[in-house]
Amino acid sequence: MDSFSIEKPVRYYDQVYNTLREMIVQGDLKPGDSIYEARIARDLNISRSPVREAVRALEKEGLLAIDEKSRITVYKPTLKDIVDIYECRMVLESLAARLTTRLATAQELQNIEKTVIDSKQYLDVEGERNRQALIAENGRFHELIIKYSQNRRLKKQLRDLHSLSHYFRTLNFQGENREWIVYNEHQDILAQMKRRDEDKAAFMMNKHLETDLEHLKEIFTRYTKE
Amino acid sequence: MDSFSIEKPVRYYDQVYNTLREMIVQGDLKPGDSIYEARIARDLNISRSPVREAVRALEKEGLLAIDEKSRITVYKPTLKDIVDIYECRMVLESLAARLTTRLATAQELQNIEKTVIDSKQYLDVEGERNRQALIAENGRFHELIIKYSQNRRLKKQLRDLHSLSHYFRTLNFQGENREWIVYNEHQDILAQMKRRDEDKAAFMMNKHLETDLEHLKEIFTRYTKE
DNA sequence: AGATTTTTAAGTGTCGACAGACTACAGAAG
DNA sequence: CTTCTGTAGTCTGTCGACACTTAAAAATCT
Repeated sequence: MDSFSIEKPVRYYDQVYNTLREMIVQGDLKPGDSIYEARIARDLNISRSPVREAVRALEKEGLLAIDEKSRITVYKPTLKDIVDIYECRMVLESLAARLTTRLATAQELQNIEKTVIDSKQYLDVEGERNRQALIAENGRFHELIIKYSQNRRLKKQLRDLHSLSHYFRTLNFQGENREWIVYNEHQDILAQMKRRDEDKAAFMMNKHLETDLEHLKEIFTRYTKE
Repeated sequence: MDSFSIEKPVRYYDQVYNTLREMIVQGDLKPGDSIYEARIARDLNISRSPVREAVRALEKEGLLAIDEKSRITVYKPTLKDIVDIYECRMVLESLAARLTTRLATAQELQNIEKTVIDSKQYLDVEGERNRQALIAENGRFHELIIKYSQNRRLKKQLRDLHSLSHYFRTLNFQGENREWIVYNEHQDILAQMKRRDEDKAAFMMNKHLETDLEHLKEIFTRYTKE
């Protein structure tokens, strides 16, 4: 009897929200692209009501922008926006590193370590496939640290900030041996967490994101200057 | 010819959003209260569509909670929630203090100073009227610092966090001579900003919010323990 | 009366419709 | 050929309607 479970029908507006969000974060919808709720509703064979609600949520989240004429576009950050976002990320993710250093169990630290170890194997080999895997593994490193911080609000805030800057995460691995730098910094942070030195862990996380930002700035100006 | 200006009609869902938000933050709607979109629509003589959209935005903002049975209630933070929120506020508002110390013009610093000076006059006199004015003035102090930080993302994040903890701002002034403590701390922060010492300014802001939090914790446990 | 079932009222999720705003384009006027 | 104007199509903002769910009230049975 227990094996039966009634599924509540998933609301359309939740599905639309998740779908659109995914499309934006995954890059199927690019920054600046126009969105038409009428069109989306038609494509999905539903009415506009659920779509509108999803759009309102995504706008509040910052992923969609609605101009004064009600035109909807995918959020396209300026360089200043990216700096702003990163400044916030730096302090919040430092906090996450601090809390996790303080609270994480040995097992949890091991889970974090695993992402570092695993990412190592992708470093030596070339190829698009490996690059994607590496990016995913690096993302996981940050995710876990946030997760183990045990601060719900922090998770929410950083989730939003991440999705806002996700577009650039892919760009982040261009140039010199950027992957190695990231790898080393992750290792450093982990080391401090294992030593339970929360001040240092927070500090290194801050620094890590700062170099990230510096690198992004370059990429950005190079990219938009053509 | 220039004196004519066409006003765009304000969208209902914007108005509903603002109205509901204000009602929650001002305390007309208390944490845990139930909300019915149908009822709101009826009261305002509009259809449910704009109300629903406003509700979705407020849910994303965190001011409304929607349970698995679609019942809508005003967000009622637990003690842990408050701690979480304050931990975020501490790092973000420290950042605001830092940026403002770095970037604010002399005039802007003077505007901040004004809130401190003005609040002084409410300290000596008793009475509900003065208490409200004092709370408003103290709020303005924080507002201005955030505003002058010139970081849009930071402003948004803190706006949300403030509204989430607003319910407690009123409680914050109970007990001993709490007002004086706050007043002094504000003065200290301002002093560091005027000296353009951003490290110290950020540090003191952090400390200020920490004592705030400690005090809130007490109040909270006292309040919910009856 | 107390427990159980049935009715009824009220709320949510979704839909299709309609008016008004914008855009793009075709045709008229210079 | 360019510029203005009219018009058709598309999109948004809002509405009222309907099905379904939940919760409360009423009715029924023991």
